[in-house]
Amino acid sequence: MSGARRRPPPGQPTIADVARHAGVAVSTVSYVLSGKRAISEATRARVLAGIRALGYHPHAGARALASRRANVIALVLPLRAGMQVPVVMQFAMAVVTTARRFDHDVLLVTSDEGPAGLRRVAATALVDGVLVMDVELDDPRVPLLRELTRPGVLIGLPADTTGLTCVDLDFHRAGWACVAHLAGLGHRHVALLGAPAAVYDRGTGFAHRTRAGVAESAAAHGVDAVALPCEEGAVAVRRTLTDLLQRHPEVSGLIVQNEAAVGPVLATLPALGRRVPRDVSVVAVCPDRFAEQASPMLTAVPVPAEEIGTRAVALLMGKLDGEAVPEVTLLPPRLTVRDSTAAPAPSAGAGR
Amino acid sequence: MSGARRRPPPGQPTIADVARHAGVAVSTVSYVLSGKRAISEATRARVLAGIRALGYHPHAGARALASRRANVIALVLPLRAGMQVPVVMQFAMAVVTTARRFDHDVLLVTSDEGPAGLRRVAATALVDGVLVMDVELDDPRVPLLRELTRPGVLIGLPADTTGLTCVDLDFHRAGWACVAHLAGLGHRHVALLGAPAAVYDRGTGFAHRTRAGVAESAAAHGVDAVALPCEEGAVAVRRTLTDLLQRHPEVSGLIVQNEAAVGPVLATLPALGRRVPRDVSVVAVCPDRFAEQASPMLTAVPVPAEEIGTRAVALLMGKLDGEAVPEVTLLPPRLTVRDSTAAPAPSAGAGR
DNA sequence: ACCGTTCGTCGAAGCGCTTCGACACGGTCG
DNA sequence: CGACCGTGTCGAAGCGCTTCGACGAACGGT
Repeated sequence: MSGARRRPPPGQPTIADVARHAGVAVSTVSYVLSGKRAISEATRARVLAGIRALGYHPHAGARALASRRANVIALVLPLRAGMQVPVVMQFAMAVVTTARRFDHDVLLVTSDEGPAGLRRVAATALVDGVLVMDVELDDPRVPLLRELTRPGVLIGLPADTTGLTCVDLDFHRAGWACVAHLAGLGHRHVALLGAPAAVYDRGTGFAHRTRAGVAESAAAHGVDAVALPCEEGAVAVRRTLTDLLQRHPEVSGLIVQNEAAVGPVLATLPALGRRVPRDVSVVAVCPDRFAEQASPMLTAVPVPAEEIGTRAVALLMGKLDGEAVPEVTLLPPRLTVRDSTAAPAPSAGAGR
Repeated sequence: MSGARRRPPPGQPTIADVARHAGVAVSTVSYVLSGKRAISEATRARVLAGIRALGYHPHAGARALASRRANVIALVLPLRAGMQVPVVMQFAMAVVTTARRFDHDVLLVTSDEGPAGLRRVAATALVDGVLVMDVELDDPRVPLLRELTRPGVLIGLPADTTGLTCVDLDFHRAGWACVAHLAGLGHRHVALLGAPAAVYDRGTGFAHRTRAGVAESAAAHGVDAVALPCEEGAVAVRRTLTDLLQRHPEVSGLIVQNEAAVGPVLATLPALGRRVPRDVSVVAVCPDRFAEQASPMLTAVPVPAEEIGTRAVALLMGKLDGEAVPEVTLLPPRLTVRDSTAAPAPSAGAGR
């Protein structure tokens, strides 16, 4: 009876099919694919021909099992209130693109599951390494990351970075640079319009670092600085701004670190009788695209989302290859002057 | 000499470790985990205890290899110019969350690689199924999807849907509803401010369907309608809008289908001497969040990104389980009236 | 003419899991 | 009281790939 065991209808061709087609051993095909051993040009050609003829693609699961490498990395992003969605998206895209260049794919993990999701993908060997975004100063994922056996890279800076690998824009210096620029133009009273309060409250690093940079720079430059959070939405921005200018009419320089607020701020200022940059100078910390699309075009410190994403992946790949990588990589900010900043009008309330 | 073969330091515990710890066969552990065969309560308890004690997590690759199921789906998003980033993000998040509920993970695939990326992840069995976003009327990924052996679901509608599974908001009826609402208020001249020209040019379904719905509804309601694309950025919006109102000063109803333009439109109209909703009524097609944050709050047909994402995943899971699913699922639009629409001022140039 | 290399290839042993068939138990039923 | 059945468990055969050790052939040095 059943001479042949259940012989499944030939689905995808396997490496064995390729080997047969080329008249070589399975291992030879494998070596052609991986290049880990020398193979004669003739054989290689025959194997490659077979691969093409059969439309062969190695089975990812089998490969992962045998090689103990999934060639997949996890991108963990929390998606919390007040996040700057377009920036995050830019990160994500840069990460995927770069990962592909290293022949890796990207698994998207959110933190609904909390840190558990991170643990799961790492423990099941679904991924080889982990990229964590939107890191808070005291992030619950950080200790977990330390105990994991798989390498990880953070985009953002937690309070304690020992034993970790982090990449980010140097927001401290970014804040500093904004104030320095305004101070250089002659402004003596500036304000930082930051992220929504929730972002500060949960201790998100970049917000705090920028604020600190602004404060220190202001002190160093002999400038008055006030900082206040700013919620999303046209209404909220108008309220915040109105309040600010009422309480501090002398403010002539505004630093905006909140993508969602940039547009409304520029729309609201004229309505409040302040022209940009004539009465109020505005400098933003946001992706370049935003700064260029605004009207007037904004003097800004761009957030190089793309470069940060690329660097993060490169660092992770380094760690996967067992290289030693620096604990903290801080990209230097570079301020681009556009049309939204100028010397304060002498008549303005700023005069000493 | 080498009595024991290279015995690797016990990394992650395997199913064999669990079996040993519980004093049962490997297969028994497997059945406890999958529930595919009856296991006595006593044995199940011992196995689960072992799993917990050892901190066991099944190896994803091994599982995928043996079961021919990766428990991963691909989310393919092109990330093209003019895309509405926040909506896309909402989709993505809904997809990930829902997929997790079905015990699946999500692989993020962009289309830098073109359709090739799709083919790769499907052919390598990295994923069991595919979710394709931002579908164009004549999308190169569609034929590929048809020939793939793995099931797929489209978010959006191509020109020919035979043999596919698609989910989307019924943009045709959405456009219709916007005009109907404005017509009902008494407006006789409306304009559709749409997506950037690039979006129409590449034949993105939702843009065309909305435009068609607007046109047909206008005809049916005896209303004049003009439609024009709108680029991103405050400057572009102002230019487009100024042009429009100059050429068609009688327009008293505006339909905006462009997230990026909503803010600038509301900011620009007053500057052009048109108050909302007094002189011009505005109805948007955008996520609810946007409509609510605007000032005034916008009458809008929300894009139910979350529900579409959820539905898409559910459909895909159905297909994976071999169920028959409908070819096209079109969610009915529901227009929410807020503060941006009103009857046209009798004095306005709208008079018949 | 012989030995040591290097090169190219092969066979086989896993990687950790699922699943199929087999089988040892008590019951049930005729 | 034996044939029969359902329940719970086990062993073994893969799933498709990587990698290690072995080995024949070709080659150079002496």
